[in-house]
Amino acid sequence: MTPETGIFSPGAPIVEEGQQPTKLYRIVSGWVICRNTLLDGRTQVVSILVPGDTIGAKGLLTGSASDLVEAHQATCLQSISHARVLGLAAQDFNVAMWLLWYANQEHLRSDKWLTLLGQGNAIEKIAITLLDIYWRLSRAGLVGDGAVRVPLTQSIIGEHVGLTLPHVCRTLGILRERGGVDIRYGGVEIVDPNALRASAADLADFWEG
Amino acid sequence: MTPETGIFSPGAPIVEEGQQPTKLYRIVSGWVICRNTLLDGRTQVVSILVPGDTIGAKGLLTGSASDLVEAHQATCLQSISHARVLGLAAQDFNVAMWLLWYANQEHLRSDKWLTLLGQGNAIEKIAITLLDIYWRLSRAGLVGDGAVRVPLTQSIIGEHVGLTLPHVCRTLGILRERGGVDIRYGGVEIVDPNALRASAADLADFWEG
DNA sequence: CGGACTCTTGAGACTAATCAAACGTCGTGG
DNA sequence: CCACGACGTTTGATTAGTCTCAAGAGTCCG
Repeated sequence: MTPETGIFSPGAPIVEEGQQPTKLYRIVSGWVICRNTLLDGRTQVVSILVPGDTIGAKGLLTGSASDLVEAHQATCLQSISHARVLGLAAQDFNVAMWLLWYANQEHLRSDKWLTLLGQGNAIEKIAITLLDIYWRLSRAGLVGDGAVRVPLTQSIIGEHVGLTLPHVCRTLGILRERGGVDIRYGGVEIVDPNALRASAADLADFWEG
Repeated sequence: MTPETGIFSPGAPIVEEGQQPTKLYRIVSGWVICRNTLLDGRTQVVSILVPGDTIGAKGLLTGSASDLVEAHQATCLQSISHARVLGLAAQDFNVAMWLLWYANQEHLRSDKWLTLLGQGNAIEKIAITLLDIYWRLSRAGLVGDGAVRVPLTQSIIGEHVGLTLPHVCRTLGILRERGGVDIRYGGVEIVDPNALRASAADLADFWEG
């Protein structure tokens, strides 16, 4: 594999929009954010990546990156060049199948998000966003006993689910009253996933089912 | 390739939700709709497929279908079993790479839809939905000189973009006033793509860029 | 002709956006 | 140690956009 390792500071771009991507990354530690931006400034956060996730699989064959990928905190990444990945895939069918499997998983995820953005109200959108992150951190073994810190500003959460910052604030206030979260400067703490789940039961069922 | 051919009547299920899918399909003629449904009845139309599109690539390796796929009109499909596709991919690296490329394209599409649903208003959502279909029909060589018939009910359009049926109706009314579309029983006719584009310029730029 | 489905329209309620200001928190430099 | 500035959160008042509920009219098919 001979992967290389690199550190990115908060706010540092990992892949620029429209640029020719040449590497595949795996997050060792830190948080990474993928955005699409419109000419008039509207911004959609397409995905929020946590340790263990892969960056740039989408651009492996398409030749140009569609979104801007940024380190959101100090982030440690392993990288492998596209050429090497494709070489490995050509030699070993299992590698090719892993790539295909991963692409399918990503696609499944996108469809779930479509359903959330299309059908959910503000409370559901934010509750599921936090639950989704909680579940992924959990699978990565990063959830301990206490509250789980999610270092995302309300502005970023809003860009992820298509809500304005003040409305995110008010909605988080409701989720706090219900015991699901605590709100901190620069982030949110998930106190009780069950309380979040209760605020978005039907979508949570769909998410897991 | 030895594909088989089959005809599906309007409303006939092609793949059932949660079922084990065994085949990959290619649409020869007709329209196909993929939906996700929540327990409380809310429904998201995840994608609308036209001739030339592939069905079921997402379930090739994941083992279970995540959405309900239905013929929306009389539809003619070619099918190949998953086993055969994977067999071909194992023999010919190009086949494996085509599958991967296609999965990446689908993923890119999903991300565009995310941006549309997260950032667009009703007019933009519907204008882009119609433009997207127009562009895809165009690429498939199915656009002639006159108006382009899109046989989707307003209800389906609403489920695709997360708007209620009455609001879709009113919004289509605005697009009609602007000369973009004509409204027919059971469908819409795209009269002037440029008028639609003008109603959603920033998102259209993003869509094509 | 009847029935099922689709489109249209209206009034009122509600959700979320907008605009704006104040307040907290943190890092920095005097 | 304090003062400052940048950034993030909170709150309020108002407006815009969309939903809801409901009824009526159009279209197609048997």
